[in-house]
Amino acid sequence: MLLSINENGNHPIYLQIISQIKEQVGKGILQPGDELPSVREVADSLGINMHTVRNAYLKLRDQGIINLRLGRRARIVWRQPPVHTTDSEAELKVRLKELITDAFLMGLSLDDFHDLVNQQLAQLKMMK
Amino acid sequence: MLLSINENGNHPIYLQIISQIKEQVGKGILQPGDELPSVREVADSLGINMHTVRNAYLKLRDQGIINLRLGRRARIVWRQPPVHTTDSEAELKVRLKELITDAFLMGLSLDDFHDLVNQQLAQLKMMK
Amino acid sequence: MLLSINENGNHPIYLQIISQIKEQVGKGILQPGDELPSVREVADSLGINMHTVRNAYLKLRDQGIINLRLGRRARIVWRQPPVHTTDSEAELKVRLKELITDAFLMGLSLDDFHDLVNQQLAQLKMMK
Amino acid sequence: MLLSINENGNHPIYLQIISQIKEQVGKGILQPGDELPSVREVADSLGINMHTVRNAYLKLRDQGIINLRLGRRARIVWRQPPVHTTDSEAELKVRLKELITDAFLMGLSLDDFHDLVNQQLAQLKMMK
DNA sequence: GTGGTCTAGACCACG
DNA sequence: GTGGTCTAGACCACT
Repeated sequence: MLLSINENGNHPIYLQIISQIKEQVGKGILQPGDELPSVREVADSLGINMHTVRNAYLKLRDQGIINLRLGRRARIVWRQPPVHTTDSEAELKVRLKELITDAFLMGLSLDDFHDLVNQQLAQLKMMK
Repeated sequence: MLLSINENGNHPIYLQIISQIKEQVGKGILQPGDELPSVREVADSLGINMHTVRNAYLKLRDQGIINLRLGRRARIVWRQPPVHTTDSEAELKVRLKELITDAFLMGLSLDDFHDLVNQQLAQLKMMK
Repeated sequence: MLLSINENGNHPIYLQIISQIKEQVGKGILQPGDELPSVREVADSLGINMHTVRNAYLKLRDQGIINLRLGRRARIVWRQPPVHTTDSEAELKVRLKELITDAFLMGLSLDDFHDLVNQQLAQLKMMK
Repeated sequence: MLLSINENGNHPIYLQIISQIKEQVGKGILQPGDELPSVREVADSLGINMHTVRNAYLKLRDQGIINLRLGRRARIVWRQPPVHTTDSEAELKVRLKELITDAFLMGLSLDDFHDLVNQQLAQLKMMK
């Protein structure tokens, strides 16, 4: 279980933890049933506050990624529920639209952006 | 110049204004040199505070999208492809990676995601 | 008499006019007794407001650079009064200190800065 | 951490804070990683408004000098020589040219100006 | 009438 | 307790 936080940049720490764990689940590095390190362990190893880690774990539970039980370590849930509500899909579209807009305003061409997408997709496929 | 705000969402108002203006610039609805409505006008028409609008305008200026001059209205800047630093490209990649991960965890397949991208790209091309 | 304004950037227009005229006086392009174009002419040629030009001329008069008489064109004063008050020298030092600090924070070395200074000084000497 | 504001001058308070912090970073009094006092602390100690201090901190963040994170104190960024864009160098040259012109119009000679520069440079070198 | 600065006070998100 | 967002109202500098 490898986690790191970027001191520079504006992303809140708890969001960085969330996206890293989600990424590892997406890539298959973390499999259903796998144990996550304890809140305290993560906090110590990253030199951050325990509340911050706990917050991240709570959010992951709310998103149906992990399972939290009192006194036991967090575990990746067995059945990844394909939530896929119309709400979450709409939000995804908004984020994608903003991403594309920003890419264009940065001077990237359509092809540049497509390349970027394929590059990231390839990276994920390889891991699987 | 059309702007709207979504009271329910969690997105701060100033971010909504920013992405809407950026989207219109990206689509070519707003052209270089075009005047934006004054902060007071936007504030009145949306029923929000002047400073909230000003905050959005300030961020747009810092991102090199618009030009703010004391006593004049805000204008879309002339030189379009400005920045494209390695920093901003790295940030773009991170956002894209998170987006793809979230899409997968929602149950979308590779093809589903590709479709979504093409759909959004097509929408932008049509406007141009 | 050549003037131009930089639409991008944050410097107020009247300050741009002031510094350009002062620069031309400093370089000797504008000599004592020389006529300046009328407020209206400058405003028309630059596509800006008359008040803006008038404001610049007033400030130049207050700094003892030009001479304003009702119904007559502005003229460069004959005797450049070497004001050189302790106040203005203190302000100069502050501006210089800030300039050097900014240069350092941008990554320029001591030598880089010295080069920059010599470069600008040489440019002024040549004109004389 | 020592800050002071000059009520009489025309410089906005937030600009005074900015240049003082930048100066201390330049001199090495503030080192990368160092914590800055919270906006509330600075505001209280200077008898000014929180938002004024915040404004200064925001500008410093945008200039890549400090790091702002929700819930944490501001810190001096680690990577020091960051930007140095052609834009910012051009702006530096303009400011230097104006400074030199003003010095000449005040009656300072070339040597006087050179002395002034060396004097300021020496002051900075000594601190390092 | 425009944006720029400052004050003031509130509530929220993060650590 | 920290920074982030929003509201509100005032005065100033610039066009």
